[in-house]
Amino acid sequence: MASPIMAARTAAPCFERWRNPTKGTGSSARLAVVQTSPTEEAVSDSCEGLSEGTLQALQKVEHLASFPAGAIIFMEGQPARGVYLLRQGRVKLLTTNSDGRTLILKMAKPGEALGLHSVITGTPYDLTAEILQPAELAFIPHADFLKCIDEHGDACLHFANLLSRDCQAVYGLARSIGLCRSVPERLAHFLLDWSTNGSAMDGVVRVKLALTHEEIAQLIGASRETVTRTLSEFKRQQTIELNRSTLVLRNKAALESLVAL
Amino acid sequence: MASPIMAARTAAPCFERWRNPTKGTGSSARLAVVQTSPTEEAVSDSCEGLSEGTLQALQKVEHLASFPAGAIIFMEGQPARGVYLLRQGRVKLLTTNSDGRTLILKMAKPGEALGLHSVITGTPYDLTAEILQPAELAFIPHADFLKCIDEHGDACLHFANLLSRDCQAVYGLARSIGLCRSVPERLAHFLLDWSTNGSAMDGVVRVKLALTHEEIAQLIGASRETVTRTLSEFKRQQTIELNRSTLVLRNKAALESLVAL
DNA sequence: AAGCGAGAGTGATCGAGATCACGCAGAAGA
DNA sequence: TCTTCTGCGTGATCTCGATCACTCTCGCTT
Repeated sequence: MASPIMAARTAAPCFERWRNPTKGTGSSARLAVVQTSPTEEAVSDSCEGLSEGTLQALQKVEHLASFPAGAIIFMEGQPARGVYLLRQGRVKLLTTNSDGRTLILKMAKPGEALGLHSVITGTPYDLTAEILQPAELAFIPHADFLKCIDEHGDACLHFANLLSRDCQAVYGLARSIGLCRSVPERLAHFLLDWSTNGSAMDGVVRVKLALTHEEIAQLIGASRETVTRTLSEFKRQQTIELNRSTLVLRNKAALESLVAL
Repeated sequence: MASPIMAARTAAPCFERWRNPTKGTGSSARLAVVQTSPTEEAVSDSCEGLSEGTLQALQKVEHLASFPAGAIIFMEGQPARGVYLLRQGRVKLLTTNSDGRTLILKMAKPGEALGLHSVITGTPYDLTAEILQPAELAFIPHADFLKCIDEHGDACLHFANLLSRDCQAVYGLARSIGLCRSVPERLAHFLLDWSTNGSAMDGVVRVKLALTHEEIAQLIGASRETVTRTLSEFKRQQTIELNRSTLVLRNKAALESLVAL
């Protein structure tokens, strides 16, 4: 089952945070592993273009599981026990430092592989994966995974693609937190980036933003209060609208003009 | 030869910077491509563990070239024409925003592949590669590279490894610029990180630091002046010594205590 | 209905660090 | 030998955003 091993860097305060995850349903959440039989459909879902043989090889070694929101899939510092293929739901990839500050590095979507680079390099996970929206994951143990990509060239290529996209995403993140000096700039950049998942209608983009201000703050490296204030300012300027968890970009151009990337 | 295409994001001031690279030897520098015959030794150098067949396939499609310091290998926004394998020297991977600010994302060492993820995803280069120390590179054109990793499983695996290490490095960078709030903290982290290439003797690490304060500033996301001031402060506290380009970490523990990663 | 807790909104304060504006030294070239 | 240029050292300001300390408003549970 889930390994309880924790790296030295995982200091007490952080651990407390993890024991009581933001929206967690208690400790049982993290252990909720529902075994279901792998279905053909689920696999082809996120592994388009793989050969029959490869798909079957993957199916043989994978374990499907469902997790509720708040569950922790793996934690920074644990030995990389395997790769998790995200089939359904949303997963938050984050890192914390010893005084409890959190940086969210990525919001993973279905089709992505979690822990991939750690498994390939054979080093401990360097991120923590927390379920944001109830998710379905296929777990492939370390050894089986390496054997599989060694034997199946198309699988290797597929994962090289995923890795490449990962790289691009992180470079983008580094650029945005390293080059956008002001919070309004980073926030504008984030909103524009997030809204690419939304629906545009004559210049006005509408998209679901099911995140707390706290989470947005951790995504752009700012404090919760400044996020609140800056969002208010954007609303005041009619640049955005924000009811419940629906975000409307009224004036996309205004946001873009803020970003000097 | 080098494609002159530039993305819209490449605004005038940035371009001016590129036309006059820091330590460049003028515009001719960027065009200095010296064709030499590929040697067996050079290849095995950075591609340990590849099969004979794969090595030969690589040799057939690669073009060796030498570049002087200051030369630009490729620029952010250009279509990804191929992968550059770094054989000798040092390369600076950076990104700039429209008001001229620069962030250095990585200092590449021999054995690394430049432009790898862009070629695999088939998107334009998202970084600029500038020679820091005179370098020798093997260029593999886009199509040849993809064909090669498609046909040779071990090559694919090898590059997946490089990609994974890239990922790790960038996650590390994002963590350090996103989680280390103060400049002293980031600078300490940088010095510790950099010193892993140095020689340690009873607690005192000695390493070459052939970088200007400006470059260090761009590596940790700070201004040149604050880097100067913070380095002075470290010297004053006897934490480090810095003569010419030789860095001596007198008190590694002091630096480590500053970093809350 | 009452209590609770999480998230959001706001004000006041204060310090780190960006920015500007210099002087200075050593290397490179004329 | 005399400029020039690039990189380093420093002082004076001033702004942005972190932090602290609240209140208020929803949903939920009980």
